[in-house]
Amino acid sequence: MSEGKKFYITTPIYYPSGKFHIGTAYCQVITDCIKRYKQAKGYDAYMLTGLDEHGQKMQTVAQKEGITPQEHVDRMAKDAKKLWDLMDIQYNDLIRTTEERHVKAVQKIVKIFLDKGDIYKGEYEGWYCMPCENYFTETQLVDGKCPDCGREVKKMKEEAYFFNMKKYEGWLKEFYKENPEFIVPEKRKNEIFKNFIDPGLEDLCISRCTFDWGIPMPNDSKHVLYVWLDALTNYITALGYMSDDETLFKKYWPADLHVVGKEIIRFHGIYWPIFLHALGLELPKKLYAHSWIVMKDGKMSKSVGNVIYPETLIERYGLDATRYYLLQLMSFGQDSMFTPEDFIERYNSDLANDLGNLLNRTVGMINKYFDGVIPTNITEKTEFDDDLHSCARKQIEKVENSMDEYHVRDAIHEIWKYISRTNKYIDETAPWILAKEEDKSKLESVMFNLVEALRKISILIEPYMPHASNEILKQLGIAKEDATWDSLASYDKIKEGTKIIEKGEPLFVRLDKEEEIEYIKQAMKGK
RNA sequence: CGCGGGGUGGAGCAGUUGGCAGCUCGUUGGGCUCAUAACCCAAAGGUCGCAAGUUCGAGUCUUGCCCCCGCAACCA
Repeated sequence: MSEGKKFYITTPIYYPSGKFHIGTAYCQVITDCIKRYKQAKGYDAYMLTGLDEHGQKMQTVAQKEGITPQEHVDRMAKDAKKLWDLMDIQYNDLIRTTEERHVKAVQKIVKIFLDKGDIYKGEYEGWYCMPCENYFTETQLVDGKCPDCGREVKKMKEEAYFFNMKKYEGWLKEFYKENPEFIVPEKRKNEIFKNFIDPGLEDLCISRCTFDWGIPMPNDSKHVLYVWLDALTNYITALGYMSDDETLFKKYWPADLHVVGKEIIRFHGIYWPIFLHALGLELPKKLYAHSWIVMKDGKMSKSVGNVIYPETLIERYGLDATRYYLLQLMSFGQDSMFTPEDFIERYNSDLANDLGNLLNRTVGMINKYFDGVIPTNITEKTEFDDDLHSCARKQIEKVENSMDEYHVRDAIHEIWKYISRTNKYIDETAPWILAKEEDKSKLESVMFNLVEALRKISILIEPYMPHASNEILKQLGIAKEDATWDSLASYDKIKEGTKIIEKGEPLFVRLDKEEEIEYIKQAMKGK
C-alpha cells in the first residue's frame, strides 16, 4: 500500500469548438481509469480536466450563433460537464481558462516573464486569409492558398510578443538527457527532437492584437495572450498557484502524469517544461501521449460521415461497455481502429459471454444447490483449486505491473485471462456432477471459490467498469467494504450466511450482431 | 533527399535485449448442460510487404525498393 502518497493526474483542456467525439471521450476515460486505479491502491489521487475557451475561433463560432463568446463557452462548458457526468468521470476540478482564478494567475505569470526579460516584443509574420481571419504557416498552405477555404492568402505582419525559447534550449536538452523517460511512448520524444529541438527552437509567439477574446497582456492591453501560455498553465493555476491560497498547489504539484493526445505532445514536451523551469517550478513526472481512434476510411471526419460520439454508444449499450471497449481497444502508442463490428463482437464475447455469463451461471448454481447462500465453511478442495488460486495471484500482479506503466489495455487482457480461467474451473470441477453424486463438501468448495473469484474480478475491473463492478458485488450480496484493492489477496472476506440475489439480471445482455452493427452505422452517418 | 508510424494465418492486433511464429474473433470437429445457443477441449489456416546483406540462427539488426497512414508549429 502507498498510504499518504499523492497522485496528481490531468487531462488536456479541450477546445470546445464543437461536439466532443469518441476520441475526447477516450482521453477522459483513460485518465479517469488511471485515477481510479491509483485511488484504489491507496493514493490521494487528484484529477484535473478543463476547457480552453479563448481564441479567434471561439469568437467566430459565437458570432455565427449570434451570441457572445462568453455565452458560447458557457453553453459548451455545460455540455462538457453533462457528458463527463454521463461517463462517470471522477474529476476533482474542471478549470475553464475564462475563469478569473486562471486569468489573474496567468497575468501574474506573464508579469514574471516580462520582468525576467523572457518575453520581448517583435513581429509575427505569416500568411493571412482575410475571410477566415486566420494565419497560416508557409507549409500549411495548399497550393499557396488557404487550407480552409481555398482562397488567396496575403503575407502579413503584426506586432506581437514572443517568449524567448532559445534561451532555454540548452537546458531543455540537458533535462532530456537526464530524464529520457519523461515522455512515453518513447517514439513521441524522438519525434519532437527530430522536428523541433534538434533543428533549433524558434521563439514562441504568445500574443495577438487582431482579436480580443483572450487574456489581456498585463503590460499592453491591445494584446491578448495567444494559446499556449494561456492553456498550458491551467495545470498549475487550477491548483491555486499565484493565488491567495496555494494549499492545493503545495500538496499536489508536481503533476505525476499529464495525459495528452499525441498531436499536442510537442507543446507539453517543449514549452511546458521551459515555462515551468523559467518560473523555478518542479517539472511533472511524466507525459503520456495517447494515440488516436481511427476509422476504416482514415480519420474521423464529419464530411466523410464516420464520426462516432460517445453518447451513441453509452445510451444504447451502457457506460461500462463503452468504457471497456475504448480501454481495451487502444494499444500503447498505437492508433487503433474503431469498427461497429468489432464493438459488437467485443461486447458479446468479452462482456456478455465471458464475464456476464460467469456471474450468471455462478448465481444460478448457488441458488439451485444452496438456496442462494454462499457456502463459507470449506472443508474440502478439488484438484483444480491450487491452479485457480495461483492464476489469481499471478494475474493480479500482472494487472498491477501493467497499470503502473499505464499499459491499460494490457491490464485488461490480464484480467480477462483470469476470467477465462474461472470459466474453465467450472468445466473442470463440473459442479452438476458433484451435485448428482451428493458430494456436498466439494460442491461447497467449488461454489465458494467461484464467488471469491468474482469478488476479486469485481475489484480488478472497478477502474475500468465501475458500475459492472458494483453490480457484481450487489448480485453476490457482498459489501463494497469487503471488496477493496488490498483485500485482493484475502480469502476471508465473504461473511458467513451471505445471500446472493435470487434471480440475477444479466450483467450484459447479448446483442443481435447484424441489427446493432446497422444501428451504429446509421448513427455514424448522423441519423 | 522535411519528419514519423505501419505492412504478421479470413478480420483486428501482440511479438521485450535476434533463439522452435502468438492472442482475440471467425471457421471446422468434439465435450458439457450450471448459464445469456453461453462455457470447455481440439484442429485447420501464415514464404511475418519485396529484394539483398550481417549471423550458427532475422518478424526482430543493416541497406535498397514498393504500398498505406499521420504530422508539418491551434485536430483527442
